[in-house]
Amino acid sequence: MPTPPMPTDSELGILRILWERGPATVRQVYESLAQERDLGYTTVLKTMQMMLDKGQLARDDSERSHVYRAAVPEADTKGQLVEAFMAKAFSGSAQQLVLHALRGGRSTAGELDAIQHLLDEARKGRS
Amino acid sequence: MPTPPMPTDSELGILRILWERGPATVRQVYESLAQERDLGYTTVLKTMQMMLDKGQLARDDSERSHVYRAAVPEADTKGQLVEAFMAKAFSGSAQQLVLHALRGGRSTAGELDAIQHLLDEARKGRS
DNA sequence: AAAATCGTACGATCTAAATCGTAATTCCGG
DNA sequence: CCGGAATTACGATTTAGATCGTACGATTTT
Repeated sequence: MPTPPMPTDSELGILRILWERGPATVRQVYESLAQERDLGYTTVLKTMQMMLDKGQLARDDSERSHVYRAAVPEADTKGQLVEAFMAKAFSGSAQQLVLHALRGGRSTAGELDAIQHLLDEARKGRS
Repeated sequence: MPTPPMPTDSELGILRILWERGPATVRQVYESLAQERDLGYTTVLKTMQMMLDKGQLARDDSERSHVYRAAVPEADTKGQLVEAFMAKAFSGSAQQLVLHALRGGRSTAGELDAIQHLLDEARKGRS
């Protein structure tokens, strides 16, 4: 199977749930999503089935309620997403992206420290 | 006029050009975009006209070739875009976003320094 | 065992986005 | 001044994404 396509927005909503809580049934994903926005059970089911076809999800159907999980490593997908978004909105500049991410001002002190750590790591990686 | 809607992907392509080179005619935008991907002149024209209607662009039509510019401050739009993307893909975590932006490994040393500076600024802003 | 519930499968529809074709208009070179 | 080139305006089409309804089998409940 070749690399699955980039997730669309509603596919991303499903992946986000699966990333957060690990493998889950359609109903579990549905109940998480339904708290955020208004949508039907079969909508989620159908979307997850399509994602299975496309190779974005894998599932265990040994039980009656099939259990789905992301078929691609979370970091890979997130990396691809950032890459594409950075290109689209910031002409590919990581610096610009970070600038506007921090400008939001919603970061806590702890989060800033964590980012500092990431930055140090990135520096090490380069030298 | 209320706040214009978030730009779609192809609208964003047009904004990116206008952000980079300032106010421009349809032809100028078209020629920039056509280098990246294959699309028709009237496609760009139509899109820019719709963006005008929506209040995303403004134009000077005192000359025959109308000159368009972004009607919303670049930083505002970029901030909104990051906010939305961060929510969609990273459950709103700036830290996660930066993590994956740096993981790409395409950042130069100078860029990392610039990001360091941004981080210092963000710290100041908080204290 | 009948009824109600739960799950999957899948076709159908609705909408927004993206794209282009054509007509009408204006400008310019010869 | 006339014919071609450039530009705007706008309707129409195509496609992808998102959503739901219905059918139907499996399981559970009473």
